[in-house]
Amino acid sequence: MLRLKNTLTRTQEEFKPLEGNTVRMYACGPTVYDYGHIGNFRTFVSVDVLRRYLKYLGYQVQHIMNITDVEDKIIRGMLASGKSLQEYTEFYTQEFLKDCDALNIERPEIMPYATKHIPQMIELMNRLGEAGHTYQSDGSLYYSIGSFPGYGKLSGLKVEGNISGARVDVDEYEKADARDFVLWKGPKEEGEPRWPSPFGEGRPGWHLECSAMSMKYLGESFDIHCGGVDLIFPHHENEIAQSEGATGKPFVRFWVHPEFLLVEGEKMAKSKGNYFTVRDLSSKGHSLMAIRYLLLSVPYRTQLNFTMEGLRGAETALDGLRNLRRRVNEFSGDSGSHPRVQDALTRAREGFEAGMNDDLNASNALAAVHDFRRDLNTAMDAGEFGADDREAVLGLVSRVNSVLGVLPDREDALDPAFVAEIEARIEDRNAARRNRDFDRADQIRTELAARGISLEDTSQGTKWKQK
RNA sequence: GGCGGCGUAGCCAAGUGGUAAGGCAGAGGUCUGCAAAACCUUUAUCCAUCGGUUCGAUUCCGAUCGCCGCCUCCA
Repeated sequence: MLRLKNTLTRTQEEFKPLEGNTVRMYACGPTVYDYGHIGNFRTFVSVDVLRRYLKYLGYQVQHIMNITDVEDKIIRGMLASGKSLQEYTEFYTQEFLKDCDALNIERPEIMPYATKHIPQMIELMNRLGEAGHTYQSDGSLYYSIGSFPGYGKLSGLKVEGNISGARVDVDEYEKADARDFVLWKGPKEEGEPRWPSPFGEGRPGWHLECSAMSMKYLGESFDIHCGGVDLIFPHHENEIAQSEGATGKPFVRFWVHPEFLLVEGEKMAKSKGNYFTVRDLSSKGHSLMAIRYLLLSVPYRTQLNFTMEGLRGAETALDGLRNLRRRVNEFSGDSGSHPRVQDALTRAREGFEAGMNDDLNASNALAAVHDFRRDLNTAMDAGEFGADDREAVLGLVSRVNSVLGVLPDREDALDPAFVAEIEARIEDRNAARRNRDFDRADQIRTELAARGISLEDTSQGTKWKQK
């Protein structure tokens, strides 16, 4: 039974879809003006683990993630680059998707673009207007938060009281109340993208797209809405005001907010030089799967302190899991199963699920996985392992990996000529070993290591793998 | 000024009112020609500090110090 913490109620609640067996979830996607950094991807990996675990539990998942392709920073970048809006945003969208693929993040069912949903946004603004939530001023349309009594319920911010000391941005727009937010921005400069609307030419405010697109694809009430903690206020608060203000119905059942990633104990920032992208780390030789492992290894609602030592640790831990799967996969003994293995399987499955069911506590789920690794290696060392165990273990590993996504679906297929060459070298080395010419043997091993091939001499002969 | 979160071994961290998961690193060992892989043993008398509640607190309450976040675009 999955229990999820809900930002709205501040408690952990049992999760069940509102309707049938399908989970309808929306996640705030990227604003495509630059490459994403690993902090961004911690959130996307967390959401990915959630969607994968929902599928593990047998739910159908309808997962929508928007692409914000019009926004102030985008416009600035676009104007500076001399490219069209479409050209500029499509580039970063594709780069974002490459990083997602690199981190084994599954594609959501639908990834709608903001600029393709202007009609839905206009319709939503019309509904909000009819309900008395909007006003026009200086060519823009605003939402009057005073008209929505529930404003502040998600963030817990009291609208009164916290304004005095805060740096309230009066903005370049004319608002009746400093806390009101813009739905539709009238153009300010030449060259800005703009669309016609009943409120004049302009472009959508950031909050509007998520309400319009989530309701288009998921309906007026749906199950889960995800996004980084920094989106709670004002973005998600405003989405609630927009959606519930228009429909009068509860917008979202569960609000799920992954916490920030810190780098060496500090917030990641370009100015501090502690700003990593997926491609930076990958080009320095770090394993992509280890990055994913590290990002998901800590419960999503606690801050994760990213360190290079931690990343190296993730690489080693993951190697151990991968070695186990290889070892089990290569097992070719007699049929049969052993109680020790069956016990380990049960404990592993129960431990993994207990961890995940507890608000996706990946630390505890992974602890069960590592216990399993040790139990299995021990059983195999003791020869208490049969072909039936092999099937059962590979089945569980595959199930668990369908959630974690940290092991490649299968080891990369290598060029047969390359394989033949490696095997010839290994035969040379073994000939040298038989002659007790260990200098020669070690020389070949070193040479292969330099080519990324590591060797293991086992009772069944020499095994090799590519790092 | 208003909110909220966190502070557990060298590092990443889980956790509970009854005495500290897991991973990485370190040390010793088994195995090996040597390695590798794997396994075994070991590594926090103690969970920021100081008080309080309690038979008993790392876990509850209060204070202090430190860190992070939101209140403004932001994963």
